[in-house]
Amino acid sequence: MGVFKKMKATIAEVKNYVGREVTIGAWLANKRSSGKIQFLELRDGTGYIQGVILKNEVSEKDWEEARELTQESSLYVTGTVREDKRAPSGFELTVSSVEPIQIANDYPITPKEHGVEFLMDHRHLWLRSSRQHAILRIRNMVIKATYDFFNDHGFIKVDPPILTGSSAEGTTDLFHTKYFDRDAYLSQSGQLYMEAAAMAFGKVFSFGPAFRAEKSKTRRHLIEFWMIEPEMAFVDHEENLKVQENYVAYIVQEVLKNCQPELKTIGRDTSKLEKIKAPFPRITYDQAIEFLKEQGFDDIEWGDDFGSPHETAIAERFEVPVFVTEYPTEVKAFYMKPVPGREEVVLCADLLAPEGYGEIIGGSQRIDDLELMEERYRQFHLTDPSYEWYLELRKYGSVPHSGFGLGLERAIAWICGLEHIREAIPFPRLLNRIYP
RNA sequence: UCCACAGUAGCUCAGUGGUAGAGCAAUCGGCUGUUAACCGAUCGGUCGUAGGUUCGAACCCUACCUGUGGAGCCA
Repeated sequence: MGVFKKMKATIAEVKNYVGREVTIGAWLANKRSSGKIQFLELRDGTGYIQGVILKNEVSEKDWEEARELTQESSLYVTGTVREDKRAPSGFELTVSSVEPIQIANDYPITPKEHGVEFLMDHRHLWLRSSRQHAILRIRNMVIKATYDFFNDHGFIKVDPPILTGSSAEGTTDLFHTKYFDRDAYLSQSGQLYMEAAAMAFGKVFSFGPAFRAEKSKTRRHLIEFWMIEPEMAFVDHEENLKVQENYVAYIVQEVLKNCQPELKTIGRDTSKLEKIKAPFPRITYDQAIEFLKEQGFDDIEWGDDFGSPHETAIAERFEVPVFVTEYPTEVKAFYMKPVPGREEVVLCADLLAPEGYGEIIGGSQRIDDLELMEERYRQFHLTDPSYEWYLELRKYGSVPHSGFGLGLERAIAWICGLEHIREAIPFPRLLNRIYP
């Protein structure tokens, strides 16, 4: 064995070392054996490769050590890289020696099907499986594309606080905690702080966790999820929609460009993603109500917010995400700017993803008029002094401004075509689940 | 919070009133091209919990617990 020809490599790199001997640190994903030949299915986090070990070409010690390897045992494996048409990746390793690091006993996740509860109880191990691995690599690409997009468009990242003294919107249930001897809450949105940041920096975005103590248990809900919240000074409702559609189209195209192996692993129909290009269609709330009535929904009237079945019916008309704009003022947040001359609706939009994935973005132009904001404070009983600073943003150099929030995991669930949002985050927090 | 469905071997499930089953995993053996390999053998159980009906309950009834996914609410 030529010691100076041997070098460490990852599985992703082996294509550069054809005909050469490399050492790979890996886990044993599966093993098949046949008397005098063993096939070691190896993974190292960068990919999968099959190691082939022949009894009469290695020492008795190496052969026996390979035989003793169990599923998820860790090892250093040394061998010669070889191109092989029979291998899914096109490359195989002819193993010359194995060096077990640790022999795993009774790995719970076997190469057969498992139920949801069992897999969720073993999420810390489930992450190793090829499907979860692929999804979380796509998640990473969406995150990278997000940073790239906003940095390339003149935004700077500003981090809002996670511990807050009060609710941002007052609509959903907050997680309560203590702040020494005072009350505090986990942030459900950084938006109000991002408005302050926009008045300082112009165009800003945040990317961080949000917490909602809602007793929601559906495939679209997480208790803890990650949200991207851009906020832009001197940007109106219409310009806001343009940023949103360009951003969403960009992350989809980046995933298509850089994650083909992962999309193949999870079996995503990429033809549906290839259609995702800006601009996206827009329909007003008024038009949506009319459409729903035509479709036979008699459980909705002008002024009601849409339920899940309504959103699905609207989104199903389109193959790309659709903006639903100008919702009734009554059903939306207090800070949204009314449509001039039509105070009963606001300059807002929800972006509904196709294929039934629901709302992935909510955004609006914000109220910039001090008197109107004071009126809203009275209407919504925002008497808590912890809201005072927000009012001051309208007092000192108020400008038209807009922003939106994108739910990272919902976007990933849609891009990956997942049955359930819980696969879109490494360690999902769900109703009744905070383990592992 | 409400509605629906489910809980039997480590895992996935079958068993609908009469002796607790299969596949996979694990363990042992066989096989030089396997791809969730295959073949043979072995191992494996407080049938979610408590009560009730019955000569007899995994199975029927009641309550509770746990899980699942749908509503509401939201991203």
